[in-house]
Parts: sequence; C-alpha cells; structure tokens
Amino acid sequence: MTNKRNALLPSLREACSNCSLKELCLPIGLSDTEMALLDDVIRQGHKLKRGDYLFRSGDAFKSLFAVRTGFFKTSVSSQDGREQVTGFHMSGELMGLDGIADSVYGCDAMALEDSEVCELPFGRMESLGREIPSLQHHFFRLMSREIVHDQGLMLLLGNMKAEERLAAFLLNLSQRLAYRGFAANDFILRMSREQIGSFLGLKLETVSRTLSKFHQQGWISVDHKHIQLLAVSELKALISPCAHS
Amino acid sequence: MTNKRNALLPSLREACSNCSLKELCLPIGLSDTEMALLDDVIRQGHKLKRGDYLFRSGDAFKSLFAVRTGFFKTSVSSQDGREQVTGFHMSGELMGLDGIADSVYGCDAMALEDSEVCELPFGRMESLGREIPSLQHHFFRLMSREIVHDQGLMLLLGNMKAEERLAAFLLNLSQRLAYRGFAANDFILRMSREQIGSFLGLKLETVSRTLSKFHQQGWISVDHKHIQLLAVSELKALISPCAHS
DNA sequence: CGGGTCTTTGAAGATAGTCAATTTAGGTGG
DNA sequence: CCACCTAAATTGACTATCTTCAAAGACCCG
Repeated sequence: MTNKRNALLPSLREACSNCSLKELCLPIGLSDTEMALLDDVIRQGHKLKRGDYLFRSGDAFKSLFAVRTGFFKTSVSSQDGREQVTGFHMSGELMGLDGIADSVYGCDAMALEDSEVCELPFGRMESLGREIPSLQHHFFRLMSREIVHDQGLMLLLGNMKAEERLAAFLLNLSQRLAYRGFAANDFILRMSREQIGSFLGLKLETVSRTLSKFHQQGWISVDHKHIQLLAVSELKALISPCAHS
Repeated sequence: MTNKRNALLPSLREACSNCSLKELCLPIGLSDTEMALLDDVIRQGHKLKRGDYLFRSGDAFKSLFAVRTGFFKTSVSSQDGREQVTGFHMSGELMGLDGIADSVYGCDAMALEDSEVCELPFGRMESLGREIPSLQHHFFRLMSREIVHDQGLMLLLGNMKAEERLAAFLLNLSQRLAYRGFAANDFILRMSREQIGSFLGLKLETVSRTLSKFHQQGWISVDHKHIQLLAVSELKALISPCAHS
C-alpha cells in the first residue's frame, strides 16, 4: 500500500472538504478553517481487497475507519468459535467505535468487496473535538446512534421470526442504498447467505428457504445475489402487522 | 420529589467527591478542582419507587442517569408492541446514552425496586469534557463499552441455546454483584421470569423450565427469586465448552 | 385473609435447525 | 475460450428446541 499523500500538494480528491460523502460522515456547518483541520488529521486512500481484514478483534485500537467505497462486515466470535455478524457497512459509515473501550478492537472488520476507507486517528479526533464542539457532539451522536441501532437488532434477534428478520434486513438495505442514491428496489447482495444468516441469527438454509418463499409469493425476485423488491408494502406489513401503507 | 439541595451548604452525602461509587462512575485521577466542577453539574437525590419510569422512549433527552442505589431495566418496543428488555442496571451504571443520537430517549427505563439516581445534564457534561480531557475520554469509553456489551448480547441472542443464555445471564449478574461487594453466589433476582425471558429472547416458561433443570442438576438452588450458584464451573462450561476451570 | 400476579409444570404444536443430496456459480488455469 | 473445480445455494426429509396453551400452586400487597 503506497503512500500517495503529499503534505505540500494534497490531492483535491483526497480530502474531506472535497469528499462527496461528507454529508454522511461529518457534522454539517463546519467552517473552512475547521474543515482544514480535519483534512489534516484524516488519512485517506487505504485500499483493501475483497476478503482483507481492516482490523481484527484484539488488535490495538488507534483509529476509526469510515467506508469510502466498498462494503464491509463486522463480526464478533465466542471462545468456542461461533461467529455473530454484527453489521454490514457501506459508504459513509464508521467502524471501530467498539475499540475505544479497551484500546483494542472488539470485532473483526472484513471487506466483502474491494474497498477504500478513510482512517480517523482517534486520539487526534478527540483533541480536535475539544476545539470544535460540533465535532465532539457529532462523535457522541455517532456512538449513540450505534447503540440505538444495536438495540433495534436485539429486538430483531430476540422477538422476530425468520420471515420478519429477512424482511427487516432487505428493507434496511434498500433504505440505506436509496439514501446513497442507488436503486432502492434492485440491488446485489454483497454477502453470502451464511453471512446474512449469522447477522440475523438464522442458519443459511433458513435464509435461502425464506428468500425462496418471498420469491414464490411474488414479493421479491431472487436471482442468486441479485434481489429485486416487488412488493415493499407486503414486506413492511410483515414487520409491523398493524401499519398498512 | 422535594429538592433537598442547597447551593450554599451542599450536603456531604450528596456529592460525587464523596460518593462511594465514584470509582465505578468516574475516570480516575480527577483533581479536586475538577471534582468540584463535576459536583456542581451533577444533580443527585432523584428517588424513584418500584415501577416508576425514569424516562420513556420518545421523551426529550437532556440528561444521562447513573444508578446510585436500586435496580433498573431498560427496554425497547416495536410498533406492534413486542418488548425487548435491553439491559438490567445496577449501582454505578449509566442509562440514557441512546438518547444522544436524536435528542430523544430510545428506550424505556423503569425502576425494578425503589431506587435513587444521579442526573448528568448532558450538555453541561459535554462542555466539561472539553475542559477535562480525561472526562471526555471517559465518556467515549463508556459509550464504547456499551457498544461492546451490546455486541456480546447479539452473540448471545443470535447463537446460543436457552441453557447457555441462562447460564451466561446468571454468571454475568454474579460477576457484577461481586464487583460491588455483594455475594457472588447467593442473590435475589430483582426481575420477573418474563423480564429475564424478554432480555434473553426466551419465553417465561422456558426460563422457568431451564432454571428448574439447573436446579435438578444441582448446579444452582432456586427458591423463587432467591438464587444460589452451587456449581459455577459447570455453568461456565455451558458457555464455553472448551475452557474448563 | 383474599385477589391478583407470578411461577411452575405438563402436553401438544410450530418453527427453525440438522443432515444430506443436488444444482449452480464463479474463479483458475490450461 | 472453455473446462474444470471449489465454494455457494437450493431443496427435501427429519429432528430438536422452543413456544403455545392450559391448569394448578405459591407468594405478596393491601
């Protein structure tokens, strides 16, 4: 991985101030000065190939990472080897927040396709937060959002049936893709059935069967990793039986 | 709830600097000056009766709360009314971190016995964090710890069988009680079987049956809410089959 | 002491898991 | 470019686990 960065002539492409994702990553309303401080701290251009680990559980924590392009999964494992996928991460999303607690990453982060990330050295971000209150607040909000998100997953894992979990999963993916300007109802799954299963607390066979069931109902089209949502309202009805739309 | 506080003569009992829980709540190594600043911001003496809500999902978020005495549960609910208990909280533990994201609490927090909490107005804590770096770092660590904790729960909910969940639950309770100077192997459950079930993604009958099974095996003693752990190593073996001790 | 809640326990049923066989896809190298 | 090979996915049959439904018993608070 060559270091293309040049302190005197930073490429325009390689700066937060110029990044198309900054609305996703950063608090709105930073001044030019503040943005320049950020550009100075954040390191861009880390490239990973499919299957590469960005970090592993137990690695020394120094930085957070934001997905610039590509797709990641994070997962935790028990002593006896059982793996739980804790999340899938696409552009603009942050990974590594679990590492702050003990200065050691608490999960594995793996690229599911060739990807690029920005590195946010946490110590320097923390200092910067003291100078830029809105940045500090932004980080608290990001971490809080992660907690809220995890609570939603616990609800899913603790209370929902296989069909409900799959529907929630597909709708969540759809929504996040749409928010990034991709088609909401026609996408390629970046992960295997097994990884979906691990995320949803199901076995891969159950994932496959449930997708087939949705397909037979005409609610979605499944062509291997290519998914089309054909009846979004039916899927939504699965999750919250009352609220029709 | 009467306000016993007096700015000129703050009771010694009612101050972080004098609190027996400060090692649990606060970063170590605060100077007297810094401690005084904290004492000025943190409001103590909120009392709740069993069954009272500290906050409800959707309430405007202004403060975090630390348990001083008593016992709480937090829970989230889906639109159609399914409840997932997301945690049980005892002295020194913080609640409300999920509220930062959207300035609205994301869960309900309810006292399971008569309790007392300290209120940490978040805005003022945030400012104080900018002046006391170790305090800022402490808050990041607290939030990160919550994320790590939630990941562990996802592993439990996604991968474990009923017996493993119960064993993990009992051992976790035991450990936290021991850390606070209570008996590790002899305690009273503050929550109902249904609440345990909701937390562990099980039905109350399954919780009851599994406790009975442990009892029959001689691993624990169950007398309603009074639990004694008789064979901790057996319970540990349930969770991580490899690691004997 | 009494009503209501919580708990225990049993029996039957449903959901998802396990095991296994087959098909398909995608990557590699001739 | 094609053939092969491995990994992933689908599907079926069977089983285990947990849930549901039901009834009886125990406790606690007023």
